[in-house]
Amino acid sequence: MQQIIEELNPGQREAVETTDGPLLVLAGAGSGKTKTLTHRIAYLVANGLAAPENILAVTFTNKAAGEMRARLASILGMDSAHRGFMPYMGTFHGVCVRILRQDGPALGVDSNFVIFDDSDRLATIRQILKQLGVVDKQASPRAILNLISGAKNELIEPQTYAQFASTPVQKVASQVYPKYNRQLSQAQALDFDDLIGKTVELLTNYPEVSKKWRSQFGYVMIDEYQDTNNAQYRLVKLLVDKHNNLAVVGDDWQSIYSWRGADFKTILNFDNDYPNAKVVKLEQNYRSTQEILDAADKVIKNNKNRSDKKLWTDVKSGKPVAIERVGDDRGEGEYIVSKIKTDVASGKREYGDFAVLYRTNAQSRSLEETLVRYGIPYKIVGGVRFYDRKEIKDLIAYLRYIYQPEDQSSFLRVVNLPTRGIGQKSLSNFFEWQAANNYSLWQALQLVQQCKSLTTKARTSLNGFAQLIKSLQALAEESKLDQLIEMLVNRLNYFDYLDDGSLQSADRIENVKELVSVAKEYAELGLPGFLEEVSLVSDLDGYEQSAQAVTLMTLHAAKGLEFPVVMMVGLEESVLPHSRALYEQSEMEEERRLCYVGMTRAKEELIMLHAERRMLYGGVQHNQPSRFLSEIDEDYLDSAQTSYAQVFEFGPKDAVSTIGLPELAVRDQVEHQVFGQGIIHALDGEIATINFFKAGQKKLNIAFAPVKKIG
DNA sequence: TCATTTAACGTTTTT
DNA sequence: CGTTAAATGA
Repeated sequence: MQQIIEELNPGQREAVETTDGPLLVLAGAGSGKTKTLTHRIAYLVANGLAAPENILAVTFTNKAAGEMRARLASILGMDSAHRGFMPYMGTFHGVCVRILRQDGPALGVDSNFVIFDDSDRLATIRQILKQLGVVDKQASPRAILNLISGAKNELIEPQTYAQFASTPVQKVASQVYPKYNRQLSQAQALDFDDLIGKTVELLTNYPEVSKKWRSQFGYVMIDEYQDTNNAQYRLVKLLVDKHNNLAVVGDDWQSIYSWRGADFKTILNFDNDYPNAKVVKLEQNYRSTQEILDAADKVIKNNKNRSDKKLWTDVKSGKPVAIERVGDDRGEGEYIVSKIKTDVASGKREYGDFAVLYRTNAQSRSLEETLVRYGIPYKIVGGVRFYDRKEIKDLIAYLRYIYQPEDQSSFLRVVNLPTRGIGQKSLSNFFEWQAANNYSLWQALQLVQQCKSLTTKARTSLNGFAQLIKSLQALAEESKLDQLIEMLVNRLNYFDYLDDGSLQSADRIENVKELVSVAKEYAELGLPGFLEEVSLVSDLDGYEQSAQAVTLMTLHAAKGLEFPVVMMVGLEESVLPHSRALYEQSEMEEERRLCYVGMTRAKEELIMLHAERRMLYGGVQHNQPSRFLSEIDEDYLDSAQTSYAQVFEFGPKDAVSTIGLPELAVRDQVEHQVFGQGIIHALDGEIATINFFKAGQKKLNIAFAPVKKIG
C-alpha cells in the first residue's frame, strides 16, 4: 500500500489521498493524469475505503478504460481479465447501457434495445425528410443530425426545440426531431445521445432507481472532464448527489471536442459547482523536453479563454523545435521520408518512434503515396473503421435484426440483401399495408402471406426472409455466436455474393472471416454483448503502437498518446487553423488547443511543416504559414508573411476588411438582386459561398456580384 | 431491379 | 482531386 503513494509527486499524492468529497485535478499534458487516477483507485481499494464494485471510473474511450484496467491490475497484483474483482471502468456510454439494460424498462425502453450509429441516424433522417417533402438544399441530413444531436446533448426536448428554432435549417430540424424520436422508439432503438439522455431521464424521474445506482457507485471518477457535454454533466450530478465523492481529472487546454457539445467551462466552474471542492494542479511534465514545452506554452498563451498553468520539466533539454518550409504537400512527404530514413539508418530510431499528425484525414493520401513509394512502413489510425465496412455492416445489420426484429433501419438494410426481388415498390406497398392494419414491423412480416397488395413473388420472398430470420433467432438462442455468424454467412451464400472477381472482393471475404474470429473471442458475451461492443468500439481502440511502423493520424486521434518524434504537417492558415475557424474567436482558440495537443505529443523532437502550395479540392492553394508558427517564433516571418495578421485580425464584429471589396464576414446576412436574402457560409478571398433562403447555395464573386449586407 | 453515369461536395468524429 | 450520393438508362 505504501508503494501506491511512494511513486507519486506531491500533487499526485495529494490527489490520491483526497478520497472523500469533490476533487478537481487540473492535469497538464504529460503530467501523469492516468497514473494519478489509477493510483487513486488502487488506494481506495487497498485501504478498504471502498469495495472495487463501488467505484465507477469513466473514461472517454474503451482503450483508455482498458489501459487503466491493466495498470490497476498490476498495482494490485491481480489478473486484469478477471473483471469481477474490478471497479466498473468504461465510457459514459458503456455505463449508461448497463444502467438502461437493467432499469430502462421503467421508462419504456425495451431491454433489448439496439444502438443506432451515425449511418442509421442519417438514414432515418433522410427517410423523414423525404416524407416531409423537404427538397431544400440547406437541410442536408448531416446538418439536421448535428442539430438534433446538439439538442439532445443539451437535453432539449423536441417541443422546446421547436420554440426557439429560428433559422430555416433549425425549423426543418424541429419538424424532423419528434418524428425521428418516434422512429427510433418504434425500432426499439436508442442513438448515442439517447444513451446518456435516457439515463438522465431515468435517474431524474425514478428516485428509487437513482438511489440504487448512487449506493452502487459510492466513488465516482471522471477522466477528460473538459470533454463532457451538458447531458453528461447532468448525469454525473445525478450519480453523485448526496455523497459527492467525485473526482474529475482534465485539462481545459486540451479541450478539442466542443463541436460535439463538450464545454470546457464545466471544468473551470467545477469549484463553484461543487462547493468545498479541493483543487489540485499537476504541472510537472514527464514527457517532453523543455524546448517542446516552451514552444507549446507560447502557442497556448495566446488563448484568452483558459485556466492558468505553467508546465515544467526535469527532462534534460533537447533539440530546438524545428519549423520547416517545403514547396508543396508532396514535399512534406519527402521531408518526412528523408528524416525517417536518416534516423533509422543511423540506428538512432525505429519506425515506431515517429508520428505524423495532420488536421484532416484528406491530408493522409499524399503522405501515404510518398511513404509507399519509398517503402516506409506505416499505419493509419482512423479513416474507415473495420465495423464501418459495408460487408461487415451488412452482417451486423442481420445480427441486429435477428436480435431486434422491430429495428426498421436494419430491416431495410438487409431485406433485399442478397437480392431477393424485393424492391422499393414492394416495400412501400408492404409498409402501407402494415400501417393500415396497425401491425408492428415484425408482426406484419409474419403475417405477410395475408398482404393482398403484394405480387406473389414479393410475398413469397418476404415470407422467406421472415422464415430465415425466425430460424436464425432460434439458432441464436441455442448456439455460439461464431456459429450463428457462420450459419448466417452460409444461408446467405454471402461469399458468393461478395465474390465478384474483383481485387477488393478478396479483402471483403477476408474481413468477413475476421469478423467470425472476432466473434469467437466475444462468444461468452452472447449476441447482445457483441452488438454492444461493436457499436461502442472505435478505431482507436484497436490501435497499438508498434516498433515496425510510422503512425499517421489526425490531431484529434493523437490526444492521449506520445511519440519520441512528432511531425506536424500543414501548418498553414486554412489548414491548421482550419478555414472554417478563421473568423470565429472561439473556434480559433479550439484550433490553437488542437495545435497544442499535437505539439505536446512529442517527447524528444518536434518538427512542424508548412507548404507554400498544396493541392486541395482539385485546385492549388497558396496558404500563408500558420499564425501558430509565428507565435512560437516571432522572427518566423518571411517574404509574403506579414499580411495575414491584418487580414484575419478579429475586428469588433469579426469583420474581414479586404481592401476594395464590400465588408462582409461569414454569417452576415446579405441580399442579392436576383437570389434574394441569404447568409454567408464561407469566404475565400473574393469568392463567397452564400446560402440563399430561396435559391440555395451559390458561389459568387463579391467584387462583382450585386450583394449587399443587410440587418 | 440493377448498373452505370452524373452531380455535388469537401473538418475534426472519444461513443 | 477523389469520394459518395442521387439520377438515369438498360
